[in-house]
Amino acid sequence: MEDRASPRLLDAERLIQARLGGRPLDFDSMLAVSNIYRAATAVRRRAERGVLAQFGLSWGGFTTLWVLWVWGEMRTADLAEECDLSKATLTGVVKTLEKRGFVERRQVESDRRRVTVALTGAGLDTIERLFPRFNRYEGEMVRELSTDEKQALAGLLRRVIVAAGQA
Amino acid sequence: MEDRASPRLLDAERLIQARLGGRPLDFDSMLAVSNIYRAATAVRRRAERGVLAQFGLSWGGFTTLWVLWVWGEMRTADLAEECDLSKATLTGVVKTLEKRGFVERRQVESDRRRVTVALTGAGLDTIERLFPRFNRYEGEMVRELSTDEKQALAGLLRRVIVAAGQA
DNA sequence: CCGGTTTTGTTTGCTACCGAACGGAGTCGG
DNA sequence: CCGACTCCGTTCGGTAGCAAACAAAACCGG
Repeated sequence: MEDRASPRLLDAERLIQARLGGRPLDFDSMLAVSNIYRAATAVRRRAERGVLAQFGLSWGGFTTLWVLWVWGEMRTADLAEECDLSKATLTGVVKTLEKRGFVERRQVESDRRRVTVALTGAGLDTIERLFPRFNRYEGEMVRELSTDEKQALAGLLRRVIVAAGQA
Repeated sequence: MEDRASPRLLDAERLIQARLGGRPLDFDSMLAVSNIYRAATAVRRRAERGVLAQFGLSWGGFTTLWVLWVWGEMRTADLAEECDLSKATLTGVVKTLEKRGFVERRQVESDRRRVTVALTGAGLDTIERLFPRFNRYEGEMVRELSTDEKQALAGLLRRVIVAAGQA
């Protein structure tokens, strides 16, 4: 609505149409997808600059800490899945978190291929102090939306996640 | 709605509440924000694997090419702004695009600090062939949503972008 | 047992991304 | 003019992120 009213975007739409030379353009889908990406970037940057940086954490590092806090000690593969990261990336994130003293690796006795990751005391302390502040930030970032709108947004996004996930 | 019905998430909510020991939790905001991030990741991965990889482009590289296509030759700073990237990042992206032969840098005569970036013939050819396919992918990723829902989603996200942007 | 297969996490090689620091180029007051 | 300041893009140092290749461990059929 508001987007369509913006002269800037109408300009863009007309320009793109011109470039496409009459071929069809799904503008609504384009706008939805690009706003998803922009919003994620904005939200991530805001959180990293506003809260996470003070604790020496990236978004991925925070997510990992949070998952371990909620679910407890986990195997690497499950942790990667839950954090929505490849296992290769998770290896790196855990390495950084280890360096900072927030988590520790533990070799599994019964199956020596496996490794679990768990919060250290410092990690637990950090996430307990950090999460309430992070959650307040989340609230601020969606402060313009009513409760219903937040839930509607989450629901719409959930359907996109499912659709896009079926690659 | 649907999210709240999921036993997994209710579990998580209860667990978090327990960890918080009675301190308040803004669950709706949390869910909205985390779904924004998850959706963006899903959408980006799908596009990179499904279309962009074949052209040797990342999401950022594609965005840059697209902006140059729509708006034409641009100064580095404006391009970074339009692509929603730091100027440091843009330098790297442009370097990669140059290596692939998609864009070229041009020194500005009137102010020798400045540099503009423009599509090459190969870059133009690539984006013209690529964009329609990318746009079809965008459509697929939001295929579960009606036109109204896509516009509603874009509008809700726009308000989040604005709110989160005011750091 | 044993050889092939599968599972698991790490390593490798690459790109992306950021903030901060930098150095060359313009600008402006005096 | 010229020194101080500002502006512009790059560089530097770091983390994040992926796919593919890998090594070690477990498993399994014979």
